[in-house]
Amino acid sequence: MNVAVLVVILTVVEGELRVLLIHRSAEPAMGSWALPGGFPQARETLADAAARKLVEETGVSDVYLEQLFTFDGLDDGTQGSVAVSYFALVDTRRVRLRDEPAWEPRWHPVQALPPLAFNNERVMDYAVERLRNKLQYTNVAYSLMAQSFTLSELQAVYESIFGRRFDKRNFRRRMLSQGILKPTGKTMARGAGRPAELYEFTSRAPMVL
Amino acid sequence: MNVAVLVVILTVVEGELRVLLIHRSAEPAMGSWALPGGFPQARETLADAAARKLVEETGVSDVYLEQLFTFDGLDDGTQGSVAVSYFALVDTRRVRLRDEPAWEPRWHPVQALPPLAFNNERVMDYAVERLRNKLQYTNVAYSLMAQSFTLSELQAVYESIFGRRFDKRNFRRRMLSQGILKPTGKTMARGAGRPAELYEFTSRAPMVL
DNA sequence: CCAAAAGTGTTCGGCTTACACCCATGT
DNA sequence: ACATGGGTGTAAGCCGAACACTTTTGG
Repeated sequence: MNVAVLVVILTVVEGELRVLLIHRSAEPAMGSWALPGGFPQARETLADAAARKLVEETGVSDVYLEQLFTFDGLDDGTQGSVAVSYFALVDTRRVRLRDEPAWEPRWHPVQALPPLAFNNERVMDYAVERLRNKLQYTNVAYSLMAQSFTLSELQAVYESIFGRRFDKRNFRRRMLSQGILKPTGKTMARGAGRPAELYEFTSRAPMVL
Repeated sequence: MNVAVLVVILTVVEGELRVLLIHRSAEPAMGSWALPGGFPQARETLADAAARKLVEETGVSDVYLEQLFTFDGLDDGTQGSVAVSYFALVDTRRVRLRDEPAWEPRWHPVQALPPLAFNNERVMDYAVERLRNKLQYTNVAYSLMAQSFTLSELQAVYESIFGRRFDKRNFRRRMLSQGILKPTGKTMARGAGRPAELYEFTSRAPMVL
Protein backbone atom coordinates (compact mmCIF):
# COMPACT_ATOMS: atom_id res chain seq x y z
CA MET A 1 0.00 0.00 0.00
CA ASN A 2 1.31 3.43 -0.97
CA VAL A 3 1.97 5.96 1.74
CA ALA A 4 2.25 9.60 0.69
CA VAL A 5 2.96 12.66 2.77
CA LEU A 6 0.99 15.86 2.20
CA VAL A 7 2.07 19.20 3.62
CA VAL A 8 -0.20 22.16 4.19
CA ILE A 9 2.22 25.08 4.27
CA LEU A 10 0.55 28.17 5.65
CA THR A 11 1.68 31.73 5.99
CA VAL A 12 0.24 35.18 6.50
CA VAL A 13 1.01 37.93 3.98
CA GLU A 14 -0.71 41.20 3.37
CA GLY A 15 -3.30 40.45 5.98
CA GLU A 16 -4.30 37.16 4.40
CA LEU A 17 -3.84 33.55 5.41
CA ARG A 18 -2.33 31.81 2.40
CA VAL A 19 -1.36 28.28 1.48
CA LEU A 20 1.32 27.03 -0.87
CA LEU A 21 -0.13 25.15 -3.84
CA ILE A 22 1.49 23.64 -6.88
CA HIS A 23 0.01 23.34 -10.31
CA ARG A 24 -0.34 19.87 -11.72
CA SER A 25 1.03 19.77 -15.22
CA ALA A 26 0.57 16.05 -15.65
CA GLU A 27 -2.08 13.46 -15.02
CA PRO A 28 -3.71 12.64 -12.77
CA ALA A 29 -5.63 15.85 -12.14
CA MET A 30 -3.67 17.78 -14.73
CA GLY A 31 -4.41 21.47 -14.71
CA SER A 32 -5.69 21.75 -11.16
CA TRP A 33 -3.92 22.89 -8.03
CA ALA A 34 -2.84 20.63 -5.21
CA LEU A 35 -1.02 20.56 -1.92
CA PRO A 36 2.63 19.66 -2.17
CA GLY A 37 3.39 16.08 -1.24
CA GLY A 38 5.50 13.10 -2.00
CA PHE A 39 6.69 9.73 -0.87
CA PRO A 40 8.98 8.99 2.04
CA GLN A 41 12.34 7.70 0.99
CA ALA A 42 13.84 4.52 2.31
CA ARG A 43 14.69 4.79 6.02
CA GLU A 44 12.98 8.17 6.34
CA THR A 45 10.29 8.76 8.94
CA LEU A 46 7.02 10.37 7.99
CA ALA A 47 7.85 13.54 9.88
CA ASP A 48 11.24 13.66 8.20
CA ALA A 49 9.63 13.26 4.81
CA ALA A 50 7.24 16.12 5.56
CA ALA A 51 10.11 18.30 6.76
CA ARG A 52 12.13 17.49 3.67
CA LYS A 53 9.21 18.35 1.42
CA LEU A 54 8.90 21.65 3.27
CA VAL A 55 12.56 22.46 2.75
CA GLU A 56 12.38 21.55 -0.90
CA GLU A 57 9.48 23.89 -1.48
CA THR A 58 10.40 26.80 0.75
CA GLY A 59 13.97 26.45 1.94
CA VAL A 60 12.97 26.82 5.58
CA SER A 61 13.45 24.14 8.16
CA ASP A 62 13.13 25.16 11.80
CA VAL A 63 9.42 25.86 11.81
CA TYR A 64 6.31 24.47 13.36
CA LEU A 65 5.29 21.18 11.76
CA GLU A 66 2.56 18.93 13.09
CA GLN A 67 0.80 15.82 11.93
CA LEU A 68 -2.82 16.48 11.06
CA PHE A 69 -4.70 13.45 9.94
CA THR A 70 -4.36 10.41 7.74
CA PHE A 71 -6.66 10.25 4.76
CA ASP A 72 -7.41 7.43 2.46
CA GLY A 73 -9.41 7.45 -0.70
CA LEU A 74 -8.31 11.00 -1.38
CA ASP A 75 -7.51 10.00 -4.91
CA ASP A 76 -11.16 9.50 -5.50
CA GLY A 77 -12.11 6.28 -3.84
CA THR A 78 -9.87 4.08 -5.86
CA GLN A 79 -8.04 3.11 -2.69
CA GLY A 80 -4.61 1.81 -2.49
CA SER A 81 -3.14 5.05 -1.30
CA VAL A 82 -2.90 6.62 2.12
CA ALA A 83 -1.94 10.26 2.67
CA VAL A 84 -0.51 11.33 6.01
CA SER A 85 -1.02 15.08 6.18
CA TYR A 86 1.06 17.63 8.06
CA PHE A 87 0.76 21.32 8.50
CA ALA A 88 3.55 23.84 8.72
CA LEU A 89 3.69 27.55 9.49
CA VAL A 90 6.30 29.70 7.80
CA ASP A 91 7.32 33.34 7.74
CA THR A 92 7.20 34.38 4.11
CA ARG A 93 10.12 36.73 4.57
CA ARG A 94 12.37 33.74 5.10
CA VAL A 95 10.94 31.72 2.23
CA ARG A 96 12.41 31.39 -1.20
CA LEU A 97 9.96 29.40 -3.32
CA ARG A 98 11.42 26.66 -5.42
CA ASP A 99 11.97 27.73 -8.97
CA GLU A 100 10.09 24.96 -10.68
CA PRO A 101 8.27 26.58 -13.59
CA ALA A 102 6.35 23.44 -14.42
CA TRP A 103 4.64 23.44 -11.03
CA GLU A 104 4.19 27.16 -10.57
CA PRO A 105 4.37 26.98 -6.78
CA ARG A 106 2.33 29.91 -5.49
CA TRP A 107 0.68 31.28 -2.38
CA HIS A 108 -3.11 31.20 -2.57
CA PRO A 109 -5.45 33.01 -0.21
CA VAL A 110 -7.22 30.39 1.87
CA GLN A 111 -10.44 32.36 1.56
CA ALA A 112 -10.46 32.06 -2.24
CA LEU A 113 -8.96 28.76 -3.25
CA PRO A 114 -9.07 27.44 -6.79
CA PRO A 115 -10.53 23.96 -7.26
CA LEU A 116 -8.12 21.47 -5.73
CA ALA A 117 -7.12 18.02 -6.87
CA PHE A 118 -7.63 14.88 -4.79
CA ASN A 119 -10.20 16.37 -2.43
CA ASN A 120 -7.47 18.47 -0.92
CA GLU A 121 -10.19 20.79 0.37
CA ARG A 122 -10.81 18.35 3.21
CA VAL A 123 -7.21 18.54 4.22
CA MET A 124 -7.25 22.34 4.06
CA ASP A 125 -10.32 22.64 6.26
CA TYR A 126 -8.76 20.39 8.80
CA ALA A 127 -5.52 22.37 8.79
CA VAL A 128 -7.16 25.75 9.27
CA GLU A 129 -9.31 24.46 12.10
CA ARG A 130 -6.30 22.99 13.90
CA LEU A 131 -4.27 26.12 13.39
CA ARG A 132 -6.96 28.27 14.98
CA ASN A 133 -7.15 25.90 17.91
CA LYS A 134 -3.43 25.84 18.46
CA LEU A 135 -3.12 29.61 18.31
CA GLN A 136 -5.43 29.89 21.29
CA TYR A 137 -3.17 28.24 23.78
CA THR A 138 0.27 27.68 22.33
CA ASN A 139 3.21 29.59 20.92
CA VAL A 140 2.94 28.20 17.39
CA ALA A 141 2.71 31.72 15.98
CA TYR A 142 6.45 32.03 16.56
CA SER A 143 6.77 30.27 13.28
CA LEU A 144 4.92 33.03 11.43
CA MET A 145 6.74 35.99 12.96
CA ALA A 146 10.15 37.55 12.70
CA GLN A 147 12.48 37.04 15.64
CA SER A 148 11.09 40.13 17.36
CA PHE A 149 7.84 41.91 16.61
CA THR A 150 5.35 44.35 18.02
CA LEU A 151 2.11 43.29 19.63
CA SER A 152 0.24 45.09 16.87
CA GLU A 153 1.99 42.94 14.28
CA LEU A 154 1.15 39.81 16.22
CA GLN A 155 -2.45 40.89 16.55
CA ALA A 156 -2.66 41.53 12.81
CA VAL A 157 -1.49 37.97 12.16
CA TYR A 158 -4.07 36.53 14.53
CA GLU A 159 -6.80 38.63 12.95
CA SER A 160 -5.85 37.42 9.49
CA ILE A 161 -6.06 33.82 10.56
CA PHE A 162 -9.32 34.09 12.43
CA GLY A 163 -10.84 36.42 9.89
CA ARG A 164 -12.05 38.87 12.50
CA ARG A 165 -10.84 41.71 14.63
CA PHE A 166 -9.86 41.51 18.26
CA ASP A 167 -9.94 44.12 20.95
CA LYS A 168 -6.47 45.53 21.39
CA ARG A 169 -6.45 45.58 25.18
CA ASN A 170 -7.93 42.11 25.57
CA PHE A 171 -5.57 40.68 22.97
CA ARG A 172 -2.54 42.07 24.77
CA ARG A 173 -3.73 40.85 28.13
CA ARG A 174 -4.32 37.34 26.80
CA MET A 175 -0.95 37.12 25.12
CA LEU A 176 1.04 38.55 27.97
CA SER A 177 -0.74 36.50 30.61
CA GLN A 178 0.17 33.29 28.81
CA GLY A 179 3.81 33.89 29.57
CA ILE A 180 4.92 32.94 26.08
CA LEU A 181 6.17 36.44 25.25
CA LYS A 182 8.95 38.51 26.71
CA PRO A 183 9.77 42.17 26.07
CA THR A 184 13.12 42.82 24.44
CA GLY A 185 13.40 46.33 25.86
CA LYS A 186 13.87 47.69 22.36
CA THR A 187 11.37 49.69 20.42
CA MET A 188 10.63 50.19 16.79
CA ALA A 189 9.51 53.42 15.18
CA ARG A 190 7.44 53.10 12.06
CA GLY A 191 6.92 56.48 10.44
CA ALA A 192 4.54 58.57 12.43
CA GLY A 193 3.19 57.45 15.76
CA ARG A 194 4.66 56.32 19.01
CA PRO A 195 7.36 53.66 18.66
CA ALA A 196 6.24 50.17 19.61
CA GLU A 197 7.79 47.84 22.14
CA LEU A 198 9.39 44.81 20.55
CA TYR A 199 8.66 41.35 21.95
CA GLU A 200 10.02 37.88 21.39
CA PHE A 201 8.61 34.45 22.09
CA THR A 202 10.21 33.09 25.23
CA SER A 203 10.58 29.83 23.37
CA ARG A 204 10.75 29.28 19.66
CA ALA A 205 10.36 25.56 20.04
CA PRO A 206 7.02 23.84 19.60
CA MET A 207 5.18 23.57 22.89
CA VAL A 208 4.39 20.05 23.93
CA LEU A 209 1.11 19.72 25.72
CA MET B 1 5.40 0.51 2.53
CA ASN B 2 3.26 -1.46 4.96
CA VAL B 3 0.23 0.19 6.47
CA ALA B 4 -1.23 -1.39 9.58
CA VAL B 5 -4.26 -0.40 11.61
CA LEU B 6 -4.12 -0.41 15.41
CA VAL B 7 -7.20 -0.23 17.57
CA VAL B 8 -7.28 0.93 21.17
CA ILE B 9 -10.49 -0.61 22.47
CA LEU B 10 -11.46 0.93 25.79
CA THR B 11 -14.17 0.14 28.26
CA VAL B 12 -15.06 0.76 31.88
CA VAL B 13 -15.71 -2.19 34.18
CA GLU B 14 -15.74 -2.37 37.93
CA GLY B 15 -14.78 1.25 38.23
CA GLU B 16 -11.69 0.86 36.08
CA LEU B 17 -10.76 2.03 32.61
CA ARG B 18 -9.55 -1.02 30.75
CA VAL B 19 -8.09 -1.76 27.36
CA LEU B 20 -8.27 -4.89 25.26
CA LEU B 21 -4.86 -6.49 24.72
CA ILE B 22 -3.79 -9.64 23.00
CA HIS B 23 -0.91 -11.84 23.92
CA ARG B 24 1.73 -12.35 21.29
CA SER B 25 2.51 -16.03 20.96
CA ALA B 26 4.86 -15.63 18.02
CA GLU B 27 7.73 -13.40 17.03
CA PRO B 28 8.20 -10.54 16.85
CA ALA B 29 7.71 -9.58 20.48
CA MET B 30 6.62 -13.04 21.50
CA GLY B 31 5.38 -13.22 25.04
CA SER B 32 4.40 -9.59 25.48
CA TRP B 33 1.05 -7.91 25.19
CA ALA B 34 -0.02 -5.68 22.35
CA LEU B 35 -2.92 -3.70 20.97
CA PRO B 36 -5.00 -5.55 18.42
CA GLY B 37 -4.27 -4.59 14.87
CA GLY B 38 -3.97 -5.81 11.36
CA PHE B 39 -3.75 -4.91 7.72
CA PRO B 40 -6.47 -3.41 5.58
CA GLN B 41 -7.74 -5.76 2.94
CA ALA B 42 -7.95 -4.87 -0.71
CA ARG B 43 -10.53 -2.13 -1.37
CA GLU B 44 -11.08 -1.53 2.34
CA THR B 45 -10.70 1.93 3.85
CA LEU B 46 -8.64 2.46 6.98
CA ALA B 47 -11.72 3.21 9.05
CA ASP B 48 -13.41 0.10 7.69
CA ALA B 49 -10.38 -1.97 8.59
CA ALA B 50 -10.41 -0.59 12.14
CA ALA B 51 -14.14 -1.28 12.45
CA ARG B 52 -13.69 -4.79 11.14
CA LYS B 53 -10.90 -5.45 13.61
CA LEU B 54 -13.16 -4.20 16.37
CA VAL B 55 -15.96 -6.56 15.33
CA GLU B 56 -13.59 -9.48 15.09
CA GLU B 57 -12.35 -8.92 18.61
CA THR B 58 -15.52 -7.88 20.39
CA GLY B 59 -18.52 -8.53 18.19
CA VAL B 60 -19.78 -4.96 18.54
CA SER B 61 -20.09 -2.57 15.66
CA ASP B 62 -22.14 0.58 16.25
CA VAL B 63 -19.79 2.27 18.66
CA TYR B 64 -17.61 5.32 18.79
CA LEU B 65 -14.50 4.94 16.67
CA GLU B 66 -12.09 7.74 15.89
CA GLN B 67 -8.73 8.07 14.22
CA LEU B 68 -6.01 8.96 16.70
CA PHE B 69 -2.61 9.38 15.15
CA THR B 70 -0.31 7.75 12.65
CA PHE B 71 2.88 6.33 14.01
CA ASP B 72 5.93 5.15 12.24
CA GLY B 73 8.91 3.39 13.66
CA LEU B 74 6.71 1.73 16.27
CA ASP B 75 8.39 -1.53 15.47
CA ASP B 76 11.53 -0.16 16.89
CA GLY B 77 12.99 2.21 14.39
CA THR B 78 13.44 -0.29 11.64
CA GLN B 79 11.03 1.68 9.51
CA GLY B 80 9.07 0.35 6.67
CA SER B 81 5.85 0.20 8.60
CA VAL B 82 3.23 2.78 9.39
CA ALA B 83 0.50 2.25 11.97
CA VAL B 84 -2.69 4.27 11.77
CA SER B 85 -4.23 4.11 15.22
CA TYR B 86 -7.89 4.33 16.16
CA PHE B 87 -9.69 4.31 19.43
CA ALA B 88 -13.05 2.77 20.20
CA LEU B 89 -15.32 2.79 23.23
CA VAL B 90 -17.43 -0.25 24.03
CA ASP B 91 -19.92 -1.34 26.65
CA THR B 92 -18.55 -4.57 28.07
CA ARG B 93 -22.03 -5.93 28.59
CA ARG B 94 -22.45 -6.12 24.84
CA VAL B 95 -19.03 -7.59 24.17
CA ARG B 96 -18.25 -11.21 23.57
CA LEU B 97 -14.49 -11.55 23.34
CA ARG B 98 -13.17 -13.65 20.53
CA ASP B 99 -12.34 -17.14 21.65
CA GLU B 100 -8.79 -17.28 20.41
CA PRO B 101 -6.84 -19.17 23.05
CA ALA B 102 -3.52 -18.49 21.38
CA TRP B 103 -3.95 -14.74 21.82
CA GLU B 104 -5.67 -14.68 25.19
CA PRO B 105 -7.56 -11.47 24.45
CA ARG B 106 -8.13 -9.82 27.82
CA TRP B 107 -9.13 -6.55 29.42
CA HIS B 108 -6.26 -4.86 31.24
CA PRO B 109 -6.59 -1.95 33.65
CA VAL B 110 -5.06 1.09 32.01
CA GLN B 111 -3.54 2.08 35.33
CA ALA B 112 -1.51 -1.12 35.56
CA LEU B 113 -0.51 -2.25 32.11
CA PRO B 114 1.95 -5.04 31.49
CA PRO B 115 4.94 -4.21 29.27
CA LEU B 116 3.65 -3.69 25.75
CA ALA B 117 5.15 -4.64 22.42
CA PHE B 118 6.04 -2.13 19.71
CA ASN B 119 6.02 0.92 21.95
CA ASN B 120 2.28 0.59 22.22
CA GLU B 121 2.49 2.68 25.40
CA ARG B 122 2.73 5.79 23.26
CA VAL B 123 -0.47 4.88 21.50
CA MET B 124 -2.21 4.21 24.81
CA ASP B 125 -1.22 7.53 26.31
CA TYR B 126 -2.49 9.31 23.27
CA ALA B 127 -5.79 7.44 23.38
CA VAL B 128 -6.49 8.14 27.03
CA GLU B 129 -5.70 11.81 26.62
CA ARG B 130 -8.03 12.12 23.65
CA LEU B 131 -10.77 10.24 25.42
CA ARG B 132 -10.65 12.59 28.39
CA ASN B 133 -10.81 15.56 26.08
CA LYS B 134 -13.74 14.24 24.12
CA LEU B 135 -15.72 13.40 27.23
CA GLN B 136 -15.65 17.04 28.23
CA TYR B 137 -17.72 18.35 25.39
CA THR B 138 -19.23 15.50 23.40
CA ASN B 139 -21.57 12.58 23.80
CA VAL B 140 -18.97 9.87 23.18
CA ALA B 141 -19.82 8.25 26.50
CA TYR B 142 -22.98 6.88 24.86
CA SER B 143 -20.72 4.17 23.58
CA LEU B 144 -19.82 3.07 27.11
CA MET B 145 -23.32 3.07 28.59
CA ALA B 146 -26.43 0.95 28.29
CA GLN B 147 -29.33 2.45 26.36
CA SER B 148 -30.63 4.13 29.49
CA PHE B 149 -28.79 4.82 32.70
CA THR B 150 -28.82 6.88 35.85
CA LEU B 151 -26.77 10.00 36.32
CA SER B 152 -24.92 8.26 39.13
CA GLU B 153 -23.89 5.50 36.77
CA LEU B 154 -22.71 8.03 34.22
CA GLN B 155 -20.78 9.89 36.86
CA ALA B 156 -19.11 6.68 37.99
CA VAL B 157 -17.93 6.07 34.42
CA TYR B 158 -16.51 9.57 34.15
CA GLU B 159 -14.78 9.22 37.49
CA SER B 160 -13.19 5.96 36.41
CA ILE B 161 -11.82 7.52 33.28
CA PHE B 162 -10.50 10.66 34.90
CA GLY B 163 -9.29 8.85 37.95
CA ARG B 164 -10.86 11.31 40.35
CA ARG B 165 -14.17 12.14 41.93
CA PHE B 166 -16.55 14.84 40.81
CA ASP B 167 -19.05 16.84 42.74
CA LYS B 168 -22.48 15.36 42.19
CA ARG B 169 -24.33 18.63 41.76
CA ASN B 170 -21.78 20.15 39.42
CA PHE B 171 -21.58 16.97 37.38
CA ARG B 172 -25.32 16.85 36.88
CA ARG B 173 -25.50 20.50 35.97
CA ARG B 174 -22.73 20.15 33.41
CA MET B 175 -24.25 17.10 31.79
CA LEU B 176 -27.79 18.38 31.68
CA SER B 177 -26.80 21.82 30.44
CA GLN B 178 -25.02 20.29 27.45
CA GLY B 179 -28.33 19.11 26.10
CA ILE B 180 -26.95 15.70 25.18
CA LEU B 181 -29.15 13.85 27.70
CA LYS B 182 -32.88 13.46 27.95
CA PRO B 183 -34.93 11.97 30.79
CA THR B 184 -36.89 8.85 29.94
CA GLY B 185 -39.47 9.44 32.65
CA LYS B 186 -38.75 6.00 34.05
CA THR B 187 -36.95 5.25 37.24
CA MET B 188 -34.84 2.42 38.49
CA ALA B 189 -34.74 1.12 42.05
CA ARG B 190 -31.58 -0.54 43.17
CA GLY B 191 -32.00 -2.15 46.57
CA ALA B 192 -32.30 0.39 49.30
CA GLY B 193 -32.40 4.07 48.54
CA ARG B 194 -34.49 6.35 46.46
CA PRO B 195 -35.05 5.12 42.87
CA ALA B 196 -33.04 7.02 40.26
CA GLU B 197 -34.31 8.74 37.16
CA LEU B 198 -33.22 7.03 33.97
CA TYR B 199 -31.72 9.09 31.16
CA GLU B 200 -30.75 8.46 27.55
CA PHE B 201 -28.43 10.24 25.20
CA THR B 202 -30.46 12.38 22.81
CA SER B 203 -28.23 11.08 20.07
CA ARG B 204 -26.25 7.89 19.99
CA ALA B 205 -24.35 8.95 16.90
CA PRO B 206 -20.90 10.45 17.10
CA MET B 207 -21.06 14.21 17.36
CA VAL B 208 -19.33 16.04 14.56
CA LEU B 209 -17.72 19.24 15.65
C1' DC C 1 -37.08 4.37 62.35
C1' DC C 2 -32.78 3.69 60.30
C1' DA C 3 -29.72 3.02 56.40
C1' DA C 4 -28.92 3.97 51.63
C1' DA C 5 -28.82 6.35 47.49
C1' DA C 6 -31.02 10.32 44.79
C1' DG C 7 -31.84 14.83 44.24
C1' DT C 8 -31.38 19.88 44.70
C1' DG C 9 -29.21 25.94 45.11
C1' DT C 10 -26.16 29.32 46.32
C1' DT C 11 -21.84 31.66 46.83
C1' DC C 12 -17.23 32.95 45.32
C1' DG C 13 -13.40 33.69 42.41
C1' DG C 14 -11.47 33.88 37.91
C1' DC C 15 -11.91 34.60 33.12
C1' DT C 16 -13.73 36.72 29.08
C1' DT C 17 -15.86 40.70 26.93
C1' DA C 18 -16.96 45.37 26.02
C1' DC C 19 -15.56 49.86 26.06
C1' DA C 20 -12.54 55.23 25.63
C1' DC C 21 -8.87 57.91 26.56
C1' DC C 22 -3.89 59.45 27.00
C1' DC C 23 1.07 58.92 25.18
C1' DA C 24 5.05 59.37 22.18
C1' DT C 25 6.67 60.35 17.95
C1' DG C 26 6.98 62.35 12.80
C1' DT C 27 5.68 65.94 9.75
C1' DA D 1 -0.37 71.69 16.05
C1' DC D 2 -2.06 67.72 14.27
C1' DA D 3 -1.99 63.13 12.52
C1' DT D 4 -0.55 58.46 13.46
C1' DG D 5 -0.14 54.44 15.77
C1' DG D 6 1.04 52.62 20.79
C1' DG D 7 -0.32 51.83 25.18
C1' DT D 8 -3.41 51.38 29.34
C1' DG D 9 -7.87 50.10 33.33
C1' DT D 10 -12.45 48.99 34.81
C1' DA D 11 -17.08 47.13 35.09
C1' DA D 12 -20.45 43.29 33.83
C1' DG D 13 -21.61 38.80 32.62
C1' DC D 14 -20.47 33.93 32.46
C1' DC D 15 -18.45 29.63 34.02
C1' DG D 16 -16.43 26.34 37.02
C1' DA D 17 -15.57 24.94 41.96
C1' DA D 18 -16.85 24.38 46.58
C1' DC D 19 -20.13 23.15 49.72
C1' DA D 20 -24.78 20.39 53.04
C1' DC D 21 -29.22 19.16 53.50
C1' DT D 22 -33.80 17.01 52.11
C1' DT D 23 -36.31 13.19 49.70
C1' DT D 24 -37.61 8.59 48.67
C1' DT D 25 -37.25 4.07 49.10
C1' DG D 26 -35.96 -0.92 51.38
C1' DG D 27 -35.18 -3.44 55.42
